[in-house]
Amino acid sequence: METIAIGELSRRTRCNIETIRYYERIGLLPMPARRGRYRSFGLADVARVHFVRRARELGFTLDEIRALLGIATAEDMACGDAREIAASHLQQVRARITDLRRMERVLADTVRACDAGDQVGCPLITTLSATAQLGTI
Amino acid sequence: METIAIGELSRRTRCNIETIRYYERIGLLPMPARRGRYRSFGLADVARVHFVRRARELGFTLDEIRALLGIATAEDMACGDAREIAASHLQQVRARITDLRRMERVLADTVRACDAGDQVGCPLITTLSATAQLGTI
DNA sequence: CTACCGTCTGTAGGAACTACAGACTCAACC
DNA sequence: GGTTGAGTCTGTAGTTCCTACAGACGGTAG
Repeated sequence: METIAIGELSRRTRCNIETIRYYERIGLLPMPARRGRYRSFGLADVARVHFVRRARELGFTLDEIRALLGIATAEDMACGDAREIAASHLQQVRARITDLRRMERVLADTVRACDAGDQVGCPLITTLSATAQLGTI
Repeated sequence: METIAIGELSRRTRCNIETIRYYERIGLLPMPARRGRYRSFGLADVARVHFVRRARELGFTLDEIRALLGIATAEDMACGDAREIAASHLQQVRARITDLRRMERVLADTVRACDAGDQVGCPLITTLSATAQLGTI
């Protein structure tokens, strides 16, 4: 079977070499075989790194990914558990979007005020100096 | 004029004591006067910490806030510069929202597939194992 | 006098990488 | 055979924005 070096794994997965070694260090990837001093990877490693990177793109934390990997490779794949992780993560993503939309509104209003230029003083500085808490806006 | 201790400053600004000291350490807050060994703050410090916290709530980085503080306290307040910082930050916020919405869509679809339960295997694991990059979805 | 709270300094940790330094290995080329 | 160059190795330190101690000191109330 084909074995590849870390550089090739990095190229195929678009994952930084240092990041791959980091994933190994924290136990997300199994310790690979060695050819001499060099790490020697197989196709399963390519798939696993792809999996991790895709999950990261979806914003899963490394701890969540660790759990997902456990589920993915378990004999009796606990799909319900995976659903739970995804659903809880989805909630967090939605909360974050709500946050960011609030920020966006305030920022956009402020920049608009800047462009209108009919205020005394700088609208942004005024916003940041205002007594009102953002939470109450 | 009134002077307050760090605990009172923390209470008034809802900013952690340790965080206040941290802001001082990195130069976001001026080194305060001391009464004996204890820091002694004035109303300007209250306003400044409020400013920083509000800017953080809007997602500005501490470096951006440093610049904004410079502008806010300059003689000839460079409002245009502040507008630039805000506009550029607004762009980043919007980009982040776009990212998160993509994540949300994939996650929501996957959880829905889980609930439908008409797939072979776990939809989440399948999604993460798929060859397609998220960027291409 | 002794509790007790507040404050002090300095350092370490967390998340998820990234970026070196300095040493080694391996294949190719002359 | 020598040497270049690319790849890899380990180990450590930096990034951002805090947060959490440990261990010592200050000021006040009972």
